[in-house]
Amino acid sequence: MSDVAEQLSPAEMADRCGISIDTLRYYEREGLLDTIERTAGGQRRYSSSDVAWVMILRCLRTTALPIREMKRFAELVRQGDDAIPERAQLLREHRAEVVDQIAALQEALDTIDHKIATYAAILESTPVVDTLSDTTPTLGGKGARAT
Amino acid sequence: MSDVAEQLSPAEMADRCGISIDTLRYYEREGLLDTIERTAGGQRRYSSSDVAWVMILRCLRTTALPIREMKRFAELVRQGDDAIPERAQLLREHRAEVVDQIAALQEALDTIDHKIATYAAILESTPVVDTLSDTTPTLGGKGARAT
DNA sequence: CAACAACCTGGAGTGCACTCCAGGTCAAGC
DNA sequence: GCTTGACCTGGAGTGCACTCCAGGTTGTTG
Repeated sequence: MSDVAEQLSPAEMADRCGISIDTLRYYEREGLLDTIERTAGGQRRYSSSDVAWVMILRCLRTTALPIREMKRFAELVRQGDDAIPERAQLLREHRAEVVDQIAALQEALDTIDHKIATYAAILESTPVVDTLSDTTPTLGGKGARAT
Repeated sequence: MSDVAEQLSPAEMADRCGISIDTLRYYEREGLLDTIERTAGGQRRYSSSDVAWVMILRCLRTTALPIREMKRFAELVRQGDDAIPERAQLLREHRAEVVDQIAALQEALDTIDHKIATYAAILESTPVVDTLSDTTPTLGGKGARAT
């Protein structure tokens, strides 16, 4: 009884996770990954549960959780199921930050869209002519030009 | 005929824009801000159009446009209305990236929510007991524990 | 079993976006 | 007019998250 499930070389792992080999080693050094299996010769062999875990890390990094916090999360995981309440707490706090990030981006997107629309309007109203100008009245500036 | 509109000191400007004085000076050095008015003694006085412009910069930074790109945008603004098509183009490209960012965050948020829900389920099903464990079947790992 | 790619380690280097500092100048209130 | 806090400049320093390197070992392929 064996068939020890898929073992991935560093290159395969990197490829599978969309993360560089160097970053993988860096995460390991930082204590974000638990001890990775090795071949007799000392080369790493990643398991599919390693893949799953790195995917979680990637999700957290995508959402700008600092490495320091990910380390804390990793430690809580190492502590086993007793630490689940703390892990849940950490994720709930982070979740709130992600929601804020999305809101901030959405707001910025609206601003950008507005600006694009303004440019479009200018380009439409003065297709060839180049004498007229300006978009926002940039209150205060006198030599106001479109930004 | 004057009433030269509001002039802000560096501290007021920083406060108004939600950006530090140092960052404001840094942006100026980097060519993101056009020459700022000065008092006879050489101290900066920001106009409300400076505020408007810095708000745009802030919006772009919020959405992770690199300083280098903001510099390019600032240059296009300096070139006047002839450069509006290029400015619009730059913004459209950036807009697409912002949309991608939002999508990525949204996806990550779903993952986080899923994880939180899993933890909640564990905590609910085993309120005091600590013998049962695990969440995801972490395929492959044998000593699988909840992550 | 030779050759060559992939991997190993510890440590140094990079790029980005600020942020801070020293040593001096300016300006507003008393 | 003097004090005190805000401001000036050029340049150095910081924190973060990687990323690269040298010099050596492993593992696979013909």
